Amino acid sequence: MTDHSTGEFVTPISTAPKAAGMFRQMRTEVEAALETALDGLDLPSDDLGIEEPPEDVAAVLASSVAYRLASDVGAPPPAVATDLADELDSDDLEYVDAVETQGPYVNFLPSEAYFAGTLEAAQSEDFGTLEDRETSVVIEHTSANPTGPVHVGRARNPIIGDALARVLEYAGYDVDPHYYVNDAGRQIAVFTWAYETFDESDLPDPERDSPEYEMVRYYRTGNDILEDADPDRVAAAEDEVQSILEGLEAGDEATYERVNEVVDTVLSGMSATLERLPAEFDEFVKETHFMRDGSTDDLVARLTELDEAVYEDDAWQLDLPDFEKNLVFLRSDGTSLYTTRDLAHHEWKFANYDRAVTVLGEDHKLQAEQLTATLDLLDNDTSQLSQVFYSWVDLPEGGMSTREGTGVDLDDLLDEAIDRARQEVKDRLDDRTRDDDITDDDIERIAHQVGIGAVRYDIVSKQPTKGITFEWERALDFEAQSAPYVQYVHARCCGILDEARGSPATDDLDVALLDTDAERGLLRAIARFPAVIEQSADELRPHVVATYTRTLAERFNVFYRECPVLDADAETRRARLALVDAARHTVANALDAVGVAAPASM
RNA sequence: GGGCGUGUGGCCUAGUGGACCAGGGUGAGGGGUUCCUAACCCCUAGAUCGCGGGUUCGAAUCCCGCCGCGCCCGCCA
Repeated sequence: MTDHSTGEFVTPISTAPKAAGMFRQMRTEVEAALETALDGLDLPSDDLGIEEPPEDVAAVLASSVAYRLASDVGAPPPAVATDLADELDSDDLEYVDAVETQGPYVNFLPSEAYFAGTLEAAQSEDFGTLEDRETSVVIEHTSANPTGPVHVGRARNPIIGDALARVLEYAGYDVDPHYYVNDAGRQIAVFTWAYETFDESDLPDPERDSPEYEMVRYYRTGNDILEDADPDRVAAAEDEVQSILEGLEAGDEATYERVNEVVDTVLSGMSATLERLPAEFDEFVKETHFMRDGSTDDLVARLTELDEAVYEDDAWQLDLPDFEKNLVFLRSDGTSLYTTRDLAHHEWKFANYDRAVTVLGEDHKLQAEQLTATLDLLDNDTSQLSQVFYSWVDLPEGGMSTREGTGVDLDDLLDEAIDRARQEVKDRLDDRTRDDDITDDDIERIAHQVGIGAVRYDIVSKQPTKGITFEWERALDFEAQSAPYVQYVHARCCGILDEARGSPATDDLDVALLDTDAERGLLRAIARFPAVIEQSADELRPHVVATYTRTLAERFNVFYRECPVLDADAETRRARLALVDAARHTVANALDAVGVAAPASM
């Protein structure tokens, strides 16, 4: 669902089953009870002031509504809170044990049913998966021009995009990740010309034995020529580039085949790199598709009919009301532009999906706003479209560029991450207290999970709008707030459960056995997980899940220190094993939601 | 010049109106393993939340102005 005033996803009133979380159920219950109580006192109930109290408060939920009501009622906030608490009857509430006041706050304390329900729900492998929203979402991300190796400067896009796709999937959406391939722009025409013009023997050796590294040599050489060569040579090259662009526009099959060979070759190498993250796509949608099927022509025809359409300097443009610059949609030579084709692309998305989400670099912001405004003029429901922007990863010395060959290749970063993780595993082998067998295969597996996980986590855990300056040491720090910290918790859970194989079943438990602060704290963290998924999906902010994994891991580590599992008496042991299993599912799924592997051992 | 974004201890970061005069991490100093993996845990020191006004019972959070940094303002993508 979408709030049409903000364009943001909003959640329908919950009718959630237990698997979707006690926290959400309790919140729904508290909201309803508060509303009834306020109505009963003849007070406005439009703002319930529900919030999560700080850590040292026993309540799971609280309301600060008494502050706002104080002037209406003519009494100080604590007195209003007391009246409200008297009006609320916790006997009617399943997940609320008691309603208490603390100064101006009305606090809702969790019941045994809350903890029992959490323990039971998190036994399920799919804990955190929300109810099906029966809504299809196309998430477009990465969409980097197929001109060369994927570098770290654009690595934020596949990592955020893939995490977002995963979070939306958990949140009950039917998600298709797409990569939109620019195979019709000027850069690709230049590339095609360069590929057909230069002889491989004149090019430097490729940095890697992979198609995109081999191909980018042509692209870079071509751009060098266009910048520096003598005017006659440049003019001849420009003629060829122009004829390729016009051939594509005219739907010429031979031109399309020539371009396609370059595009598909480079793309195959790029997608192999992206799969390492992993970031995978249901579809690679090509720009030329929307030229070949006539939809771009159709769109141009409709654009020229708009009141905002103007024909200036031999080019068709749109005088958009809220923008300083006109949007040119047809060049004076009759060819279309990126945005023109992207408009057709978006109408295609609208026709095939309920929602569209695009992950874009901040440099595309103006273009994206003009795109939305234009789609609106063409009578599309643009509330279906959400855009998530991120800022570039720069090097200390500046930005990264494929054309100029400046920057760190993502392949190199991942290789280095794996190498360092492997070294770390080996270094730790000697002082291992656990007497399990670590094979060479295990070392390799752990090195990959930890190395790549650390890179992903470092990026996904930060707000996308904040700038990042890439530094090797920081990106590959396994000690800091990082993937390994959370992954280690998963490995610990697996270690305990592994030792306990063959123990009595963990169903039909009395949650009262788990009554220490450490156990309750862990259960409370677990209970929130589905609500975290929901919030992350509603706000399209995967980093909130990453932040959550850290809190969850901290709670587990407290439990791990305070509460022996295997050596506890039989009933406590059984209950704690259930809790460890619940924690394992929660950590595993939370990591999965941001695309970080959960190692069974480390 | 205009628009958008961003500014939180030395460094990185959470929190974007309410119990937080700010929570983590890292770096610095100290401590913990006969016990389920120490990639862990605990303690100490370190912050006028860029600066100045304003709104509010209440501001890191909202508004206005200023400053630094990033991005954009192409018949490129």
